[in-house]
Amino acid sequence: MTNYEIARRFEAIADILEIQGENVFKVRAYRVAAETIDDLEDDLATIHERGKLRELPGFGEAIASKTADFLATGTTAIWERIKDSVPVGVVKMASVPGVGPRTAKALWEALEVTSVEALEAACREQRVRAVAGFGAAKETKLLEKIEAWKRLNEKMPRRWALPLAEKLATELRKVEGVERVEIAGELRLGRESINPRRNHIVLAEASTPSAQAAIAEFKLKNPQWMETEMRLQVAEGEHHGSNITAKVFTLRCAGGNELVEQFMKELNWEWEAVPEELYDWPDVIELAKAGKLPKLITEADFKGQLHEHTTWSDGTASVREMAEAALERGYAYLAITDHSPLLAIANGLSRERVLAQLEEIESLRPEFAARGLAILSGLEVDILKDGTLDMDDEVLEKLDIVVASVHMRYKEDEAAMTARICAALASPHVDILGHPTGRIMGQREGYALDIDAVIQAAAKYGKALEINASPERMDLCDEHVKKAKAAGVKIAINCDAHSTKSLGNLSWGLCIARRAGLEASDVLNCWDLATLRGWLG
DNA sequence: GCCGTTTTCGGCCCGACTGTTTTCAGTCG
Repeated sequence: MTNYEIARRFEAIADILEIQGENVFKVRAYRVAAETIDDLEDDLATIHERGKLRELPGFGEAIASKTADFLATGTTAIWERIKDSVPVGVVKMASVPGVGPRTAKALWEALEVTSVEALEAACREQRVRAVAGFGAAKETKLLEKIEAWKRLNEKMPRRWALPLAEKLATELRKVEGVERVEIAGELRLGRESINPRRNHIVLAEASTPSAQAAIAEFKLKNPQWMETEMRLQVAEGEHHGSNITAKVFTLRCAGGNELVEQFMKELNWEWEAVPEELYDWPDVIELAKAGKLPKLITEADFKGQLHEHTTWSDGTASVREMAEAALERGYAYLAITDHSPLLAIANGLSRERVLAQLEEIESLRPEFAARGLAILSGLEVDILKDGTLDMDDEVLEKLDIVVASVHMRYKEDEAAMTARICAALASPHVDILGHPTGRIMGQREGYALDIDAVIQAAAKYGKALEINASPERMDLCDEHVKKAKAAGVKIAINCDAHSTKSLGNLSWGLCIARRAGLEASDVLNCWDLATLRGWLG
């Protein structure tokens, strides 16, 4: 089993134990193990061979032994024992934000509902309010939560779809004689979420008849890919030694044959020069003909990252470890922006701890400067209910960079939330608005917000908006970024890394930036250090 | 189930909100 699969399996164990009412700390232990695995740079198999499983954070005797079982046999005793004890649909019910394990278990037992759909029907038929501990108000709320969840899951978030397609691609690459495998369709266009009912093609290319036969056999032997959580299909490409075939498939899948024909007719073969992320632009053909396509930003343009956490708050790596990781990635600068005090659950920094961290950063600076990395001091400061900041001006004044974000009280109405965020942007200390809409892909809609007003405020005060590149956020979306660019607002693309590994999550933000037509000059962290410092003031 | 010990048990990031069981459990960030 892969790291990803084992992590998901530990999460599944946690989900089931939680519904069974198992000790919350035991449940957390499994979740911590899954998080640790997700943060690993190395394969668990390799770590196991070196006998180092026990050294991983959150890996005790039991978790290490279960991990070894998964690696050796693909399963372990506890999984075999509990996997069928709670219906998959009940686990799904518990995962709907606002439902939770207790509610799911209670309603499963009282009403025998075993799917989100059945729960929804029970709410509509007013059967939930009759259950002990529930009432009419709770039933109405529950229905609202389910409806929100359904809206969020009409499309499958990229963060879930891409790993599935990549897994299929990995398996295809192992097929004898296959020369090239490409992920096509909506994923290839960089869309933040995809229609799971549409066919998502993974293209496998092979020139020899025997290899083509092997691909056909793979398809026959692996029907599970074709109709699981999303429809993945394998298409055999003709072998032309170019990427034309892959692009045609990309278009066919996401844009339909009409778009292919239009591209071919209007742009002849020059349409190869059109970046795939721009295929969804209605005026892409006109722009291409006029030679006015943007020179899209690439990963190579990045010179640093500006929103990172460490063990000072809720990160898993120290300032030094994060700086080392940034150097390895070839960055020229890295900003350390831990949480502010009000975010207690994330171990937010009091003013004294901010100053203490600043001392640590200053002590590390000479060594890293000599090696080519500037460490910027900063803070991800919470925007309070009234738009003021969760740290006093005297401290903020000392920092190189301030990211301001909303983490709590996000259920305010649109006018209040817009005023709150615009007030924060007016603060002279704030440089970047972090994850501007607060959405979590597939789980939470963003706060009620007048994004145009926020963009105008950012333009007025000369502040940047963030594309938060963590896969679960992908916040802002491409349409909003396009509007921001049109208004002359600068963008920061930030990994919001809580570990050295998540410093490598840039691609999730990059596809948004490219779909929005951003060029390197639009993005703060593509500037050289001197230019950035000049802008930060 | 993990962890760190005053080394084998007792604590495990915590504060706010919500509905209702009206005194606290469930859920969230």
